Amino acid sequence: MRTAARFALSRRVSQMEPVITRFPPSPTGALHIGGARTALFNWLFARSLGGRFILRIEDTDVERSTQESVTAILDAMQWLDLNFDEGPYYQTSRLDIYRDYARKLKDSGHAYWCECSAEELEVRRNKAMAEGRKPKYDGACRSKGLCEGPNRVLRFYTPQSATTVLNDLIKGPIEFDNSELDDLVILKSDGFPTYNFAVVVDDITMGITHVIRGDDHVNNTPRQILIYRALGAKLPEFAHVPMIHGEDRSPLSKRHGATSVMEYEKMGFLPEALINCLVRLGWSHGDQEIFSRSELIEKFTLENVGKSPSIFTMERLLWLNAHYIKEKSPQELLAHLKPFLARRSYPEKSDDFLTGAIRTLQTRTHTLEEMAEAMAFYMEDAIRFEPEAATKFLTKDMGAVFLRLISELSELEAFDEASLEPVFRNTAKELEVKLGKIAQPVRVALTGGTKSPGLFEIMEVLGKEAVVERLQKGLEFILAA
RNA sequence: GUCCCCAUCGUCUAGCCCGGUCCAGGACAUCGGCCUUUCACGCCGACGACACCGGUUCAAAUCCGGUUGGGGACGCCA
Repeated sequence: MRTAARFALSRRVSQMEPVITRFPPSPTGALHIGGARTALFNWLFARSLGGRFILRIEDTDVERSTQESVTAILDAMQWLDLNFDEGPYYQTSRLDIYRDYARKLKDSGHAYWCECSAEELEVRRNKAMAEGRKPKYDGACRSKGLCEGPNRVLRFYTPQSATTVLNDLIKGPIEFDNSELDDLVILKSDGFPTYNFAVVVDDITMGITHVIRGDDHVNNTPRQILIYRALGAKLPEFAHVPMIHGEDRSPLSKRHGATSVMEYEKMGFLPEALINCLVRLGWSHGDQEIFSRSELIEKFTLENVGKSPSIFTMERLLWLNAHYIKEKSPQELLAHLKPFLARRSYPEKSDDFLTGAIRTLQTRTHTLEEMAEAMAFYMEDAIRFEPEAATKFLTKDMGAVFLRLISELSELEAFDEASLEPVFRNTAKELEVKLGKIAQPVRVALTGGTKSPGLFEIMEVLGKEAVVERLQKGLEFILAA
């Protein structure tokens, strides 16, 4: 549903200073589907308005942050081609900045030191939950006038009266009663900033104009708004995008299968397919399903982002991937396919042979992995017949047909579809069998099975020598039967 | 428990702001048909939804209220 407020806000957007968006993953794992879509929306929004896109690594959780995760995230961003204009910035190298801002807050009377221990707090929280109360900090240290010291945290003085309104670009105005909020920690006892404080400081100092993020952050926003105000800083626009769920409507997680972006690369998906799939989760442009990158940049707007969560399934991704496989040139596909071929340790083949083979499989495969697998009969020198197929089609009465075909084909000059087809038609006519009757046996001899690309296209790719050889092997089977 | 958000075919969604053009459109999936040397592709068709209850109105998928359902948040995680 659209609201007047949304339009008013977004109209204002286009007339303001250049937009700056950011994607701030915490390096505690790979880049997953949900994160990738958030990154994509931020990237798209910035690109569509000629703005800047910043990558910021939120690594203040020293326990869980790893360099491997940073690398994995960077790789995934690169694979999806979500290039950033600044960064990656690391929060751990901006500690002085957070301390400065924390001091400002303390000096202006917006923060106070607290000596309550984590364990103690935990107990109080559980008790509150058990009694059916909202588990917020009780403000025990509010007026103790404590100084900085070991094991002490700095807390933000949250006003307990009035309300805070978040004018969300996607969800419209959302009002929070300040009494629902508590005095959140802004500096941990180890001196590191907490998330809610660090984002605000970063977004202020980096000049972020639009915060586009998952709507699991909606509840954090009023706290952040209060901090902006205490700091006397201008608010950015906020846009909270609905989350992506698994098929059981629970948040996407491991048990729903692949969640990390790079797993999809390994499964044989093209980045443009994933992008196209992700962008349509929560965003649409009329009835259009397929978008090129430039179309996305041209057409993306926050107004067309929906409010309700969506479920990620593979059906659509598979279809999109098949679409892009059909659309790409065999040469382009070959570049993407090579790693998959290598993994199967097929014999070496020329690029010409490979692109010829690819061309015949483009309408028949959904993923690069599938294609690499389907390529087997082209690649392996000795093909093995599927037992059922061989006994059904490589029958005695085919002996004469194979014999004839072998001699005719051996003498053929040009070995392409156009010259191959007449040979088969004539053979069928003269031996008084239907073309359909001889096609399957030949297919079995050539590919080992009963499903394949068109006979003549296969033969053209394989070449005369290989075709005749395979036909001969087929004949041997027939005679032995 | 408290607060916040959301609710159209199985799935992604259009329509909702500005009520009639919607006995709700598209796409994926599924099923059927056509094409055809197999399998695909392509084309054609079928199936299939406004969560529920009230209200406002001549008229509601669209506006209002409630119910139910789902999700999120409540950390010295981000």
